[in-house]
Amino acid sequence: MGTKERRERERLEMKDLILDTATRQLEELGYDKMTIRSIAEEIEYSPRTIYLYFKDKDELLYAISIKAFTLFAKAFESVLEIEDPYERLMGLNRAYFKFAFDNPGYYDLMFILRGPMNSDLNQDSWDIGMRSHQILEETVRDCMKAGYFNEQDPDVVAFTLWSYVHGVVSLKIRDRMRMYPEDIREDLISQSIEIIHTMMKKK
Amino acid sequence: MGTKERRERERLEMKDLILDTATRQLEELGYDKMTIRSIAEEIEYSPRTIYLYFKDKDELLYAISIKAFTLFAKAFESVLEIEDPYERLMGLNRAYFKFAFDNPGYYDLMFILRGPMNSDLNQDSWDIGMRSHQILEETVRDCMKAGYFNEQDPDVVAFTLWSYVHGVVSLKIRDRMRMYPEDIREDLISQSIEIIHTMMKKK
DNA sequence: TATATTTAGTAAACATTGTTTACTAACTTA
DNA sequence: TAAGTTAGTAAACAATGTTTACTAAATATA
Repeated sequence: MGTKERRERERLEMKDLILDTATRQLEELGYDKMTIRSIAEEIEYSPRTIYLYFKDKDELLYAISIKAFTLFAKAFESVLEIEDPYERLMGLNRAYFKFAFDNPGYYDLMFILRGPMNSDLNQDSWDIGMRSHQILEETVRDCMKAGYFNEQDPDVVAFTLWSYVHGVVSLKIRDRMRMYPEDIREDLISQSIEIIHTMMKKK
Repeated sequence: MGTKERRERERLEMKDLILDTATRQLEELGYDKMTIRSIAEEIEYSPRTIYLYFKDKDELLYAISIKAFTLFAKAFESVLEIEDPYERLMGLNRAYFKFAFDNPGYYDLMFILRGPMNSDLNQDSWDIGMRSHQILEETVRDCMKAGYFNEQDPDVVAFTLWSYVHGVVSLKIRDRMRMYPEDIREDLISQSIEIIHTMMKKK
């Protein structure tokens, strides 16, 4: 009798339903409006039910951030097939921006919000994220072997690049670009990236 | 009879007391723990009293952010006395970091948090902030006249630099540098700034 | 000066949110 | 079929922003 198996499966399905609903609400309504009650309402269960599957809201957010970092890592991994180190670095750059602008809710959780990522209980997300960070550092190292970034510390260069892209993304996501007319913002970002490319290309 | 004047003065003093208390709590406890009730308790008035001086919590935050942008602008203005454009740009860089790390609560409000800066009611903060932004753009333009950043658009260069420093600051403030051992973080940031300097120095 | 009015202030309550307690009903197992 | 486990709920609690209804003090006015 597979009763136990079926129940286990049903439990996982319910957990997924909650997780998926929460994820979509995070993306569509933003962090503030994704509430336990709004999730419960959408799946047509009482708020209390959610606590039968996740210890508290934080644990739900940990689970979402693990999904987020996993998706992010996948995007980064897929860039690894680019042989040329400089082109690979540009690929990582593109992948980062695409991920951030396609999934601002995820990005918020991963790189901006105070709560979930600052808890020791969310070490898993950090572990997964670390892999992506290593990919960046490796690529920078490879660029260096190919003659770019003359005699800089690769880790410092990697951090510098990360800071820059994170800066652009978070200014955009948090709507701090109002001093630039709406219709030129996208262009401004593209041109800015161009400048960074130009700076880096110099061997 | 200066009754009216005295009452006006008392009213302003009370408003300042609330504002100062809120500001300190923002800086010392952070955004989340700065509550209407905690402010009320500290100044030994009922929570309701705060609403006699500020329409709601947002209006209190607007007032704080105006103070923040004013202080920030002052720091930027004081750099203007540096004649050499490149040195002036470095001065702005230093002033930005110093402001951010000395006043993380202010920085949060100004450049990271969603709420207060995104309201149309806080246009004053944007206006004051704009002045600092212009100083940056001017300085970049002056650097260009002096031969730096060959034929780039100065506004794009300014945005690029801002993105970078904002990236560093917000990764640090929001504790996203855990993958680097605690004791090297400060050094990493210094070295990263060095790299940016090196990149820019190239005429 | 005595009264009317404005103002500062408070207590208590409401709405929203995360969370818990106490209960019910259904399903599983022996 | 009876006992026990599990999924689920309603109601309540605590914290927070906010409002309503009231009090008392200060001020202005007759």
